[in-house]
Amino acid sequence: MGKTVIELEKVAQVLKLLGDKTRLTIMGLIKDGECCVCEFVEVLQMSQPSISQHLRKLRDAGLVKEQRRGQWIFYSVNTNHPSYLIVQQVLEQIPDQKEKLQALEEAGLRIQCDM
Amino acid sequence: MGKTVIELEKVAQVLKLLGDKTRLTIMGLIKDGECCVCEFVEVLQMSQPSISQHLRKLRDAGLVKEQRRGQWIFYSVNTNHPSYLIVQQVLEQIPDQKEKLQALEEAGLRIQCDM
DNA sequence: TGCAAATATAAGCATATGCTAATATACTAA
DNA sequence: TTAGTATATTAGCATATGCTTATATTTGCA
Repeated sequence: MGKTVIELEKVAQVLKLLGDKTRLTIMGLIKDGECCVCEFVEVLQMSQPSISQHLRKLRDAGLVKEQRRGQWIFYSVNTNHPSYLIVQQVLEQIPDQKEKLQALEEAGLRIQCDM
Repeated sequence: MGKTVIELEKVAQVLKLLGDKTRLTIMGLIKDGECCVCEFVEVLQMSQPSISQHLRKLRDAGLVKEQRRGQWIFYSVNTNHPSYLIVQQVLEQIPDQKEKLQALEEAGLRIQCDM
């Protein structure tokens, strides 16, 4: 697969979105999995509307996908995004967020949905 | 060389700085070289104070180095920055800015300083 | 049907950001 | 020393951003 150069302006837009502690953590949490909104709220200890607004920005830019399953909406990284390579490289550089999800699981707060 | 994981907050700060069209272009222009302020002004077609303010942010964060030579101050990428790897990977993904500098050179506007 | 849980949206507000205009500083050369 | 060039800094202003509070929407379940 050849290297694709992406318009500078598009890259700047993606970096701007990732350049926020909350959104970068969200992306780290779903680096290789998915989470629903209430899990983000629990892990990040932020209000639900605030999380929803960050998710909307990420979704509007196409960086994440959403999928409703029952009463929950699960978010995951959109690996088809033109700038996914950059996203991936960035997420390689930040501390692993898995332990935060494990803590959730141990507290019995991880959402399991089999629908 | 082992992989170093950098604090998420620090990474977010760097991405925020790169998440601006002007600053990203500046970084692209000095990806493998150096430029002085008047060259940025010419290439980006922006006011000198505006460029200076962007350069200050990049310098305050340690992403660029400055070196005075005569009446000019030359800026270059600080390859020793903790997040330099990320910076480098990002700059790989944007269109090459060299041609803009070549155009400057052909117009006789490139600064040559032998001090 | 009716209520509770999960999520989204909108309005309002405080702070951050990026630009311009004006001015200050540093260096060069006559 | 004086003028000119390059750069930095400051103040002011308009817009963008992120949060809170309040409310709407969707789904599950009794």
